[in-house]
Amino acid sequence: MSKHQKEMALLKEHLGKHQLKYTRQRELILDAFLKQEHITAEELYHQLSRKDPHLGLATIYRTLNLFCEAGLAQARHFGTQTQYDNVSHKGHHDHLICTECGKIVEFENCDIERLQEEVAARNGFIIKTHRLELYGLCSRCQH
Amino acid sequence: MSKHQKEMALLKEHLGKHQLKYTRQRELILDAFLKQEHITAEELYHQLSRKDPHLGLATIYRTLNLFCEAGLAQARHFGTQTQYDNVSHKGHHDHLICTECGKIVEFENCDIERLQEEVAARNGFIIKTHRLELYGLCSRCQH
DNA sequence: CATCTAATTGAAACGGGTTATCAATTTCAA
DNA sequence: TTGAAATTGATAACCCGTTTCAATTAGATG
Ligand SMILES: [Mn+2]
Ligand SMILES: [Mn+2]
Ligand SMILES: [Zn+2]
Ligand SMILES: [Zn+2]
Repeated sequence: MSKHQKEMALLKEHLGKHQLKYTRQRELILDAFLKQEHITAEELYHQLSRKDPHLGLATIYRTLNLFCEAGLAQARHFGTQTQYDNVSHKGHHDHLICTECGKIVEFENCDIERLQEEVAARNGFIIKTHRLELYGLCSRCQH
Repeated sequence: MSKHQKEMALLKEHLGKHQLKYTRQRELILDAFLKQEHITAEELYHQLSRKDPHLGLATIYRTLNLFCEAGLAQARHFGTQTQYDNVSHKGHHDHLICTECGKIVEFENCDIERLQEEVAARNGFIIKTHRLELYGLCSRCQH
């Protein structure tokens, strides 16, 4: 049995519901995507160019967007670059980002989430989504 | 005496330190910019096109960047658009944004800030900056 | 298995928002 | 007043994706 059994099932379910097809490229991109927690389209393109030199960058973007619609991925805009977050095995979380080495740490903090709701309520807002990103230096980059 | 006395002084101080010049365009853009809390480059361009039809969009962008360097403004990337925040009279704050009507509410919450520091410390990070944006519906847009 | 149609692909053109280039103009110190 | 350096507006270039389109492929059907 291959790894990524669950994710592949999720993807195929989405494909079935929308009359979409399971292609060689989508399989290739899914395998590579699931090997990491966060990756950019460019980086995935470079990784896959070795295995299939004819794969187009547009196909990477289209497929990552497909993964987002299927609930496998989420696009995260950190600083200037867009990272695709491999989310099928995670709940909601926010990020710590090292501006020196690019290290990304995920965290969940219910106290912060609760305070956000309080702030919103106090101002008459109903929150649909939020962004919380902490930028700084990881322990290795502080020296 | 004109309004914006303090901001003009701040700008002139920055100009002096960097061998930059006080031009008619910079005065015009400063006056318009200080009349609002948040504004996009495009909107400022439209507002000023009436007063001076020859003013170029590039000059707006250059001048807003100058204001950021002088500490008068801060670029904020909300959703897809960039708002320039008139910050000379404000301390640090985060934002609530209505995705329906574009309303922006500023807030400060020390409890959230403290929890952010705790999260960072627990992961060995030192925070340099952060982004916290709450997107949702304002009270008027909930119906 | 052969056929057929709709989905998919790769290459290249296009898009929005911002920055770089450059000749002409303006500021301001001497 | 003069002159060097900064600034301006018009326009091209840029970056990061998305769209277009003709050729290919998936996969349902007979
Ligand atoms: Mn993540
Ligand atoms: Mn603000
Ligand atoms: Zn680091
Ligand atoms: Zn609203």
